[in-house]
Amino acid sequence: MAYTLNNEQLSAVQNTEGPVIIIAGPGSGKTRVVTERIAHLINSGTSGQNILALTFTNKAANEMKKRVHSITNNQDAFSIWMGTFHSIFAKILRKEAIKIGYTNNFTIYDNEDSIKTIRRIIDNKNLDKEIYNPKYIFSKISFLKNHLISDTKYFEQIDLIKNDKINNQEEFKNIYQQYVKICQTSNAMDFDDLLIKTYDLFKHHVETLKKYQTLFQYILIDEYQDTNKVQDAIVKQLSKKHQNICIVGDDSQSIYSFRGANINNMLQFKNYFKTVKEFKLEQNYRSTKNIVKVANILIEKNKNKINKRIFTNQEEGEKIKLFEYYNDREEGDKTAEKIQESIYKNKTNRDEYAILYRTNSQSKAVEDGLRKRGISYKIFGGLSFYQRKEIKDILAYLKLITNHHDDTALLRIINYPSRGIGLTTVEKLNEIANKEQTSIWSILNSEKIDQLKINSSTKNKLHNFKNLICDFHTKINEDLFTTSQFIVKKTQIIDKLKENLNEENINRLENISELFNTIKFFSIKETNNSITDFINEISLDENHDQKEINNTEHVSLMTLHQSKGLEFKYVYILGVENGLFPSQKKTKHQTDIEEERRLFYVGITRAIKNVCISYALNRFKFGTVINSSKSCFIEEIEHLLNIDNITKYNTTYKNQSLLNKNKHYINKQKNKSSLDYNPLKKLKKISSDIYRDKRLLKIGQKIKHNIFGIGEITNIDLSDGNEKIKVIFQNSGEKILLTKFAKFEIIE
DNA sequence: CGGTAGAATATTTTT
DNA sequence: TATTCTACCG
Repeated sequence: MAYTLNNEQLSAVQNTEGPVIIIAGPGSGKTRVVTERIAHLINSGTSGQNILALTFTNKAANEMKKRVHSITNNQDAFSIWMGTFHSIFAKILRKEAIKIGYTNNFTIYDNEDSIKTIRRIIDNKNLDKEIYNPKYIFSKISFLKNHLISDTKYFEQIDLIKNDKINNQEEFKNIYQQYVKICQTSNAMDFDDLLIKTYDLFKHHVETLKKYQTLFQYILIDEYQDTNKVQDAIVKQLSKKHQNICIVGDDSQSIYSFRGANINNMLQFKNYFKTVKEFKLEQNYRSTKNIVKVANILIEKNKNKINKRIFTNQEEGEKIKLFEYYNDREEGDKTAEKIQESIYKNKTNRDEYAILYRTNSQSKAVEDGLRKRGISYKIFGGLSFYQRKEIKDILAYLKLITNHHDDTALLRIINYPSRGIGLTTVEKLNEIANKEQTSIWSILNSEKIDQLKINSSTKNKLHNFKNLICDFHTKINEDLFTTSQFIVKKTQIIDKLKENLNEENINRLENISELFNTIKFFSIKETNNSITDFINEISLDENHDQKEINNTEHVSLMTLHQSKGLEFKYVYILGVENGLFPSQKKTKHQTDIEEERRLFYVGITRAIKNVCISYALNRFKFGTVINSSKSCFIEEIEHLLNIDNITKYNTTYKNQSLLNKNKHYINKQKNKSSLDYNPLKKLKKISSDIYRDKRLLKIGQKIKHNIFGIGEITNIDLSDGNEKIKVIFQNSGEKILLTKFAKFEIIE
């Protein structure tokens, strides 16, 4: 990226006043333009706190802050309001919570929390879960919220209600209303609430809106093609005063309509603001001519788009390759083999390879192949660290002591670890809280509890639970690490897991250790390290694993969605089959097909040097094999691809097909008997600190940490009772680790 | 109330 | 196949 800015890029950087739209094709140096633009503002004397920059991930925001800082050499870069819509608005909402009937320690519900809440409502109403599928109800509510149709508004939508009647879902409106109410009494917001509550706040509190309108002199929003209606509305609220608003995006890369994203926000920007300056970044600095050609031909099939033509001055490069495989296993295996060969032949690093797929579940087959060959890899996404059961359990304690009314947290732990409060009791509590329209905690604290038909021993247990939480609450202002340790000790969560050291529990214990490590880091690193701050950060921090690992060399595995904004030298796109990609559910409507095509476009344009596309003729789904065929998208570009391998492969495959079936079976048996490696447990198995003898540590000792790699101990600190070691890692620099929790092994 | 075994169900994509 | 739910027994 050592090129200087081209004219169009330069104009995009320097035109800071008034509404600006930057249409930035893939690889067009967009990130650089955005960064330079912000740096330019800072250099021209704008104070960081007067700039609002909304990005698509928090990771991108942090990197950008650092870059702006290094360009400007101005500490002000760190005071820019930069982050995702959700995290910035959460920050604002915590400040202004009182105005909208919340307190500033409100809880943020993730999707699992929301669905659990909805399931509870459906249970309470004794509705048929076949008709009222909690997941479906949740996505419907989410859709409505993102389109600014509140529960009260919904009651006025005659056609929607009529529709529910036809579908035998008359109760939906009441579920929606109840869900909103429970979130309120629980002092909790789901992801969508973070947006709509902000919108409502600004709508109903003019003085607050004015405050932020004045504060944000310059507003910049990246990936505007993936904003939804609420986000668009808030942006319009905020930019009204100064109108220094710059939106950046590429309509051809809009891939999030399932969560309400609407390309039209971008397409209609020019109609809303009258004097919009438009810049088109059409030169691609990333990919070869061959890649750009295929991408262009593909996206041309889409009707709804802004006209532009991406071009590149990079080398011609190789043709994109197409492979056909017998089944998904073979696809995974051969892909791993190809990567191994390529690493050897081209002398490249593993981190220059990415394997992309449509659904998370597809990672398994490739993982097997990579593992077999000892190629280290890293799966992005999937089940995030903070979504694991054992982690959520502990976090639920932290949530509950800061916000007693968080019913979801309470229900999660009222009987975990089991303390004799069973389902029947919980149901009774739930029922009365529901009837009184209040939180369960309020019930526990009122005389209502005496009216319940619960025997005295259970009542006593409830009483003890209440006291336990109150006891924890008194520690709320102490150090976060101390508090959480106290909780774990008092509840005996760890002790109980240790009683039965099976593989699963060992894994849980390791994850809990990892959590404590994070907590310790957090309380050392952050100045305001209250429980609320911690919860806030992790609730919106999508991927814990992904940040820490960036120094180890590994092949990246991720969904096509997650690959947005990234680039790799070599990209492998797997499972390009009808029914999978485009997804079965997206083949009906033209707009859906177009979005899937954009997703393919995103995948292809991640590559710098080459892309390999593959599909399999048979694929495992729900444990059974189903036939599949190559995607209709391939047909659109097939004349540009290198298909040499297809015909060659087909002749051998027929003879092998029977053999493969047997092989598959044998492999399966083998895997079962040998120490089974569960991909979900990933890298966590490298060492088990529960058994490690820590007395052997001394300065100069070499250790191997499962995240930071190999390093040498340079200091040992016993001052506060917890042994801390300072380690200089070869690749990750200096780290302070708590021996009690860090996962590493002693080497040599 | 707690634990477990066998049955049912799920695969789009994510802040 | 892998995870979650349900029914039943102690």
